[in-house]
Order: sequence, then structure tokens, then C-alpha cells
Amino acid sequence: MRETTLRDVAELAGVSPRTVSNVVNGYARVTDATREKVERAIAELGYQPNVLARNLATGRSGQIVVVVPYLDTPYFAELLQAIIPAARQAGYNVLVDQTDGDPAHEASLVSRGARRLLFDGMIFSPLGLSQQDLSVRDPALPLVVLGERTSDGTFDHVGIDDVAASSDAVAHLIKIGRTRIAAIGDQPYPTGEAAQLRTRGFRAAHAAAGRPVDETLIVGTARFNRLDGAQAMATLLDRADPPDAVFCYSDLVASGAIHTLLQRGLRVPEDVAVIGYDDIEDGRYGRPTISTISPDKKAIAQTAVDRLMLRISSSEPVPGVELRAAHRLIPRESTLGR
Amino acid sequence: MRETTLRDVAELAGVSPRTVSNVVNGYARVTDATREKVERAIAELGYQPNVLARNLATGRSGQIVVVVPYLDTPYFAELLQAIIPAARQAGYNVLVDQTDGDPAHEASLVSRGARRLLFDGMIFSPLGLSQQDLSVRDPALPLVVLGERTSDGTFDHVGIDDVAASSDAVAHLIKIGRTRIAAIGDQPYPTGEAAQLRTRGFRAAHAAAGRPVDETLIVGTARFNRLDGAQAMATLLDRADPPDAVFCYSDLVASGAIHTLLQRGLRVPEDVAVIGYDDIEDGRYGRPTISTISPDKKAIAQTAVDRLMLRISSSEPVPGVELRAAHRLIPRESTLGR
DNA sequence: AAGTCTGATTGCAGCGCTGCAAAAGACTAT
DNA sequence: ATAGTCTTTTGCAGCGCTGCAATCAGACTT
Repeated sequence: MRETTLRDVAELAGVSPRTVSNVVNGYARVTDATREKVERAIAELGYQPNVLARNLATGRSGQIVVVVPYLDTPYFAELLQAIIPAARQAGYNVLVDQTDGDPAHEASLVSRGARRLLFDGMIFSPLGLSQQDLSVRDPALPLVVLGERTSDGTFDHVGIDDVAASSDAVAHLIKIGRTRIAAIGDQPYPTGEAAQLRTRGFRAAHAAAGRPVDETLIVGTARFNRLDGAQAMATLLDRADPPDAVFCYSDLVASGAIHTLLQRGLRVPEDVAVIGYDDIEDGRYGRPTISTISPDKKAIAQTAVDRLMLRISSSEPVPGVELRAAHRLIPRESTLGR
Repeated sequence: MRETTLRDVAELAGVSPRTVSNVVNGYARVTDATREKVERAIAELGYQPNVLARNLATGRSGQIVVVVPYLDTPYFAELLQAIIPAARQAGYNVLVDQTDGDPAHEASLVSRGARRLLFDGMIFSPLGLSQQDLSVRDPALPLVVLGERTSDGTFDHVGIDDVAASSDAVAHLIKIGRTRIAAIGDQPYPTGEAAQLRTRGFRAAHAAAGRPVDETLIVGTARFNRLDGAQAMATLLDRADPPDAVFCYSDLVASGAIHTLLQRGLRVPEDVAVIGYDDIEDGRYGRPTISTISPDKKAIAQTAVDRLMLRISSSEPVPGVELRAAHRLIPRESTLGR
């Protein structure tokens, strides 16, 4: 049996298909009598518009895609959790894609590809793709970038002030009296912008306190996972003069670092204080609970969606802007103790 | 400027549009010469098929939707992480939806709705929806259900053997010498099937060991989150005769329970051993690391996708089957100590 | 050499909807 | 009554592709 179509409804209601379409789409100029007639017919037939046909006719899919490197990274999962309702609110479905940080995969997504028409816009959290790569994208794709890229003026960027946030974190460690503060997570290469901003904040806090930076206490990691944190911490502890505090570039890194510390019989924060970044839920339940920088994820999600909607609906090119969401420092046991 | 279409390519290559379509879709009966001509034209024009038009013509969207209650629950995030590549492998994009366990939302998704045509099939992890509700779904929707529902014969169900797995977990606690074993997470109402199966396993293990079950040690929770575990554990510890081991119905519950135990100065596992369920990544890094039941998530994802593809491509109704993925017990510090 | 068969290519029609602009209808002002 | 204005409804055409069945060309049979 065929699905009921616009035409069927039109026939039953005794109007033209176009009028039915007008009713369905809430077009204003329809008399109440007509509207009611049509609505009754719709109800009677259980008519549902065919989204596929509408998509073809309008050239829009009513979907946006959110691209993150890893879905099982709590930070991204939590962010996605915030983006989906915001997008649905705006009448859009959300496709999800994960890139594993693969630059080729990321590049193929932002360039003009086969899947292009499937979504009207993209919220993108790049990892493997450098600023450079990002600029070779399809200029027709409405794009909002999350995280720590800076906009080149053709897309929007939403994030928190990483330098300030990192500086806050390190200032907190200084304030509780730590003197040898390490940083775990630096990535001094093109795709490591996020990390570099945090390193900048690390330096800024030292400068503000009139302290020199011990460069050897800045440890790089390939990623921001627990394992990276655990290994980096081990390296730091193997030194003759280990740190008494660590600023970790993600909560997962912090979690890994704490794991190593406890395993070696050290106390957190008494022997080594630890602060993370992201405020993922785990951090509130571990032992010790993890002090962290909490970005306002709801605000990031809402801002990104709003901005993307604007881009999608605007016919002229929209100049790219930098949008900052709030962040705050949340001290917990890993710096303050119980 | 218009996008290039099939027709443009056909003109340039000097063949009919239909032939171009045949080449694009890898239809076998095309001579090499023709194919080459067409492919050259495609390359020259940078032609990309219009997915929207194809969707309308074929009546398929090339998308499946994965519906989970919560995206930021690590178990679902990890599962999704496995499903996405499997689906892409099969040529499908993945839409993601979260229901917050809201029965109305869940019901609207499985019933014939406006969004129906957007996806060719659904992988669904129900929470608020009872077995009963599930059966009123749109019978035309290819559906694979994850978790702990039993199939009514019109859809497939993929999961692990919850009763056996739970029994394994409890048997492990018995084997390490515990005598007063509690269970956290029971949900003795229609939508709590998952929980009930685990409770069954809990009893089965006791029975197998010839032990009586202390019913008062079975504690219910509304959900399977950390907070639920933390609160339930507190209740158990407030008793005159607290347990010396706990079987938690999820790793998050276990994490919450451990949090409470440590906060009260008890040792895990010396005073109270804890075992969880799901094998989420967190459990491998906390302190102590959490013993758990590990479902084979990759297998679950692959099986679900395979089965869904079968349903989508089959013209006749496919009888629903119960599919079991493997699980194994992973003992860690929370039962064995360091 | 005509007839048959196989495989390659093509034309038609239509998926179900919406954009556009014109037609029809209702209402106002002179 | 008539022209002019505004509102509501309609018809046409087409979005770009694929299903289907017909056509065509060449090879093979007898």
C-alpha cells in the first residue's frame, strides 16, 4: 500500500495540493475554514509529509552534523549531550561523526564531498587538522568550529579563553603554596594549538606571580587520555626533583596522573596537587575528586547552534567571529584535600 | 552557479544520463570504454551525486539512527563508538538520538512519525519503554533492540546473557570468601527488565553455592548512575549488619558505591569488595580499579548492524531473533586488592 | 543470410514536494 | 457600478536521480 501523499489529502479536502502544503508549513495566508478542512483530512488519512521529497525540493536536509574526534571521550559526549537538544529545538536533527583525529577523515568532511548535501551545516571539533588545512574547506559549508582554533574570518569559532582559564588553574596552584609546578599535555606542533594555549596560560600565571618557569617541567603528550597522563606523571616522578603540583590539560590526563601518584604511594594533594581541565563527570566522583577548569558546556552548545542556524539561514556570507563562553575554576580535593 | 548534475556529465561524455548513473552505481554491464569516458567526465567536472535526489528516487536515506537514553553515559558512548564505524562500513550514516529515558519520546521514535523516512532502520536501546509499549511500534521499521528486552518476534534483540553474567559476578564474590553479598540496582517494575535479570543472576549464584539470599541486601535504584550507587551504599552501611561485598548493576553504580565506602574510611576490597558491570574505561583507572563484567561491545555493535542491514535489505518480513554476544569477568583491585 | 541470443545502452516517467508567479476571489473607494 | 487593492488559492514546472522496460548492436547459430 502506498503512503498517503499531499495529493491524497488535497483530494479529500477538496483543495489544491499547494494549499495543503501551505497548511502543513504554517503559511500564514490561509483562511481558518480552509485550514481546518485540510487539517481534518490530514488527521483522517494520517498523513505525514515525506521528508525526502521535501529535502529535494528545498535543497535542504534539516540535519546538521557534529564532528568530534572521539565519542567516548567524556568531554565530547557531554558536549554532544548539550548540542542535540539545542539543535532539535531549532528544528534540526543531529548526525554524529567521529574522526579519530584522522586528518584525512577530517579534511574529507569539511571539503566538498559526497555526503555534503546530507547536512546543512557542521559543528566541528578538529583535532588532526591544522589551521592551515581548515582553510581549504568548502566555503559554502556553514561551519562552526569548537575548541581552540582561531577563525580565519570565514567560519565561527566558539570556545573558552584557554589562556585565561589555564592561567587561573596555575594561579590556584600557586595560591595554595606550590612552588614546583609541572604541566602535562603540551603539543608544540601545528595541530597542537589547544595545548599551546594552555602552555601559554601556564607561563602567564608564572609571570604574573613573578616566578620563573622551569621548562623541563613542561611535559608533552600525544593525546589527552588517561594513559598519557599516567605515563607523563611517571616520567616526572622519576626525576631527581619531582614537582609538588601538576596542571593537566584535561581531566582524563589528571585522572591518569593521579592514578600513577597513588600507585607510587604518594598522597594527593599533600605530596602533589593536581588540577585538570574540562570538568567531566568522572572528576566529581573519583578519589580524590579532581579540581578543574569548568567550561560552560551548555553555553558553548547553544552558542554554536545559534550561530550555525544564522549561517544556514543567511543568504549572504556571514563574517566569522570569535565567541567566548564562560569558564570557572572548581577547586576540589585534588588541590584542597578533604 | 548550479551544481553539476548527472546530465552535465552525460553531455560531456556523450552518453545518456542513465549510463552515467550506471557507472556511478557500479552497475556491472558497462563496457570499459564507456566507463572510462564517463569517469573522465566526472573527474573533469568534479561531479558529486546529489544524495537528496537519490534518496527520493530510491525511497531510502542511507542513514540509520541509534537511539540511546543518555549519550554521556560511558557505556552508551563506548557502544556508539563501536556502532558508527560498523555502520559506515556498511555504507550507512549514523544519526544519534537521546531520549533521556522518556517513554513518550521513545514511543514517538518507534512509531510512525514525521522523521520516519530520515532513516532506514533503528538500533534502539530502550529505557523508559516497557516490552508492552515496544510492541505497538511501526511494524515497517527495521528495528534492532539492544539491552535487556526480549524480542516479541518482530524485531531482533542483541545483548549478553545477563543472568549468566550476573551470576558469574556474584560467584566471583563468593569465591573470594564473601558471605554477606548485597546487590545494588534492582528495579522491580515493568521497565526494569535489565535490572531484574541481574537480580535473577544474583539469586542463581547464591542457589548454585547453596547459600540463602538475604532479601534485605537487594537495594533498588531509580537509575544506574554514580549518585544512585553512592546513596544505596550509604543505606547499606547504615545497617547494623552491613555487607562485605556488593554486586553493582553498572560500573557507574560501583564507582558511586566505592566513593561512599572510601569516604567512610572503609577499605575496598578488604572491608567491602565491589564488582560492577559494563567495563567502562573509567573502571580501569579509578582507585581501586573496578572488577567488572565486560560485554563484548564490538561484537554487540557489529551484530546489531549486520542484523539491521539484513532487515533493511530484505523484502519479506524477517523473523526476530535473540542474539547473544560474549561477556567475561574481569577481576580487578576492587575485589582482588592490589 | 536470416534468425536468435546476449549484453550494453537508452528513454520515459515519476519519486512527493515546494518556488514562483499568476489567477481568482473578496473587499474598498469613488 | 467600476476600477483598484489586497488576500487567498492555484497551476506549472522542476529539484536530480533511479526503476523499468524497451531498444539497439553485435555475436553466434543454423
